[in-house]
Amino acid sequence: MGRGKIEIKRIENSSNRQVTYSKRRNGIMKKAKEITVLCDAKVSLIIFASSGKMHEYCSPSTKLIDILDQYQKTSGKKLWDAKHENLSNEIDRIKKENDNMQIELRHLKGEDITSLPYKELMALEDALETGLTCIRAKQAILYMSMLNDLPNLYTFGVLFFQTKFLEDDNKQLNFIMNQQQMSYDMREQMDHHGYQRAARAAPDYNSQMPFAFRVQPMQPNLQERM
Amino acid sequence: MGRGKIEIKRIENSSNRQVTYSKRRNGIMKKAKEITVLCDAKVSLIIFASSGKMHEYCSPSTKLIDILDQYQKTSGKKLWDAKHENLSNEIDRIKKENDNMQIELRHLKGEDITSLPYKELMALEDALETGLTCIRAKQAILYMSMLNDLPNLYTFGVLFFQTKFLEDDNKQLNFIMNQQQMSYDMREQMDHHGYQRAARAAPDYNSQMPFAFRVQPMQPNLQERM
DNA sequence: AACTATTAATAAGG
DNA sequence: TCCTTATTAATAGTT
Repeated sequence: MGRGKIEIKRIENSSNRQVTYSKRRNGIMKKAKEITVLCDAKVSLIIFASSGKMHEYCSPSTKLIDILDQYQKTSGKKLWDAKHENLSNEIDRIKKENDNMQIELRHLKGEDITSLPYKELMALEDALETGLTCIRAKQAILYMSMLNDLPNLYTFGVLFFQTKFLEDDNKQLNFIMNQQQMSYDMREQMDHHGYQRAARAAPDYNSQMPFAFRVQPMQPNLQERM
Repeated sequence: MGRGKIEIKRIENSSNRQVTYSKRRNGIMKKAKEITVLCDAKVSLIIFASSGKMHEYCSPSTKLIDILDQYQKTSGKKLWDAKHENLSNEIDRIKKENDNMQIELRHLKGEDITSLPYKELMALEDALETGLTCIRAKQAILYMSMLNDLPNLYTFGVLFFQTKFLEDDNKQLNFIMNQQQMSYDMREQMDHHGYQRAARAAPDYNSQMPFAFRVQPMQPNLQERM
């Protein structure tokens, strides 16, 4: 369709090529518009000239992104979905990691431990003890360096730590005593319900130390009971 | 171009429309191919019939994804980049959360605490103590329930806890003693370097309890030193 | 960018 | 869907 027939191969003359490009591009655009109107079609047309200049047509009341989404669904070919999947997987992986850490943190803080098996309670206890030891060592070091600069803080430092550990010891002693009281109460209850007494277990162990702030180190009465 | 001129508006007759669609679709495809060959253009053409059936053309030795990438760069219009950015931001956010938890976990385990300020050490210590208390309470409850079922485990339970807490007390006592030894050594060093003695601080406090497993509750010598 | 001779596309019909 | 063909539309080469 022109003054002569042309072979369909690259037009070598640069300006001829440019002119033909312009004419044919308009032609295709027009055809694209026509088919959308005539036939209810959805069309996306993107053309890049060799110069890099871009022209596009997209059927009205449609977004390119929607056409491309439909393209992916219809053809099964992935465009950005692959990238999305990778990112989504990454998110899932990190979220799982996150959850695990959250659980570990809560456990270390003594929360949500109701359903933990005994073995894990032991591990947790070890971890906490280790942590506590490290922290206190660090505190001690801090004090040491303070002492370096301010020699008269020495007494305060010693006092501080002694108080801290004594408080802690008291807490633990109270705990032991409570625990023993509970055990004892429970044994009493069991006795009242006719349970057989299984061991010569300390019936009034608790009463042996009404004002004792210390379990005796050698535990003579405990060994007696073995 | 046909037996008669047609108006460019939707073809109401369904089968006519279908026929026209087919013919014109081929026409556009041919034109698209031709312009790529003649003019070195890159073309992406995607057509959906109203039926949903899809046809596409993409210039050879080019991938649709590349054309779309170039489309985004050239036009500045975002296609999937917006979605990607959202996901990437989400990943960044979670990763940061992750890092924070990791740090908290390490701190609770006594790791990486070298650069922590004193206030945070205190908070950590509190958290660890709370955790430990909860864990041990839970352990105690576990024992109680075991005792319910197996009365003769009573003695073992009492023994277990007494041993556990005594071990712990010993650890802490050792720590205090070490700390005091360190303080004392340091004071000695300072004295040798001519530092002024700032307090009448226990010079041989340590030697006062070579076999003592307990700091005395009333701390008489400590009060003396105040 | 406009013109126009010529080819290409396609509407209608079978 | 394919073939045919009259007719219109697109466009190559020219101005």
